[in-house]
Amino acid sequence: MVQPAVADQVFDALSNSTRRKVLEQLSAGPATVSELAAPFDMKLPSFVQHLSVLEESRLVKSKKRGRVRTYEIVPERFKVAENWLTARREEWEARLDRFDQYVKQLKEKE
Amino acid sequence: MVQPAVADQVFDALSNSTRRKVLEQLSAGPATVSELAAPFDMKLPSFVQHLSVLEESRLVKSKKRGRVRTYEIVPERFKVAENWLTARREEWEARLDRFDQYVKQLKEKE
DNA sequence: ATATTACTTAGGTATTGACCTAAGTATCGT
DNA sequence: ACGATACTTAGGTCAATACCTAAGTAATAT
Repeated sequence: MVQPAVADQVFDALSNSTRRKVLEQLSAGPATVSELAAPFDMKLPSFVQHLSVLEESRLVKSKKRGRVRTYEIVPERFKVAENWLTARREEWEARLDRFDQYVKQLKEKE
Repeated sequence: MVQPAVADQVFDALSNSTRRKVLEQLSAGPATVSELAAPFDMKLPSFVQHLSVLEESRLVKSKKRGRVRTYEIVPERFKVAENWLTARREEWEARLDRFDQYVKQLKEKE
């Protein structure tokens, strides 16, 4: 079971397209704030807010060395979202299977 | 490839915990507005807004018969989120594999 | 025919989210 | 030492979100 607060944070972080693009970049490997910000037409302080949201959700983590902050993906955290989606799929698939069984039985009775 | 606008809608719909709970209910089978609203301490017009967001994202669809509107899950739409997450996982796993190979090679050179 | 049910519509408020500018700090290169 | 770099902090605006109340419509039950 997923604690609700955690799923809230994770799905909230994923709900913004800028943040998802950052996660796409980071999936290719660690990167600094400037590197991550470069593709976006956005002022740095605005962009950095998105990085904060991502870090608070723990989908990413960062470390500062000198004046450079480097971000990287935290793979485990993605499971919160993956697990939630998988659980839903399993529920409705089980239900649809039961429905198929039911229809099959009806046909056999004819 | 996922069209960005679609992923925006889907992840946005998923970012709210009330809406995720509705999707959990609907995974167990179709339900009416009143049935879906019952567990929530929220006035109906507020709740119905969440249903609209879900329907606009096409994670669910609804049909009105008489005065009763019934909602159900649309399984395909969930793939937008699932695919996005899977794509990320594949990227970073490929990267980590390459890294493992690299480390292995280094050791062999000794 | 009328009351009840099951939403729906039309507003209004308060908080949050996503952006901005301006100015600050701490490191690094020369 | 000192300018450039790489963020960071401290504000401020505007639109969107998440809720609300009050009143409306249309279908069903009595």
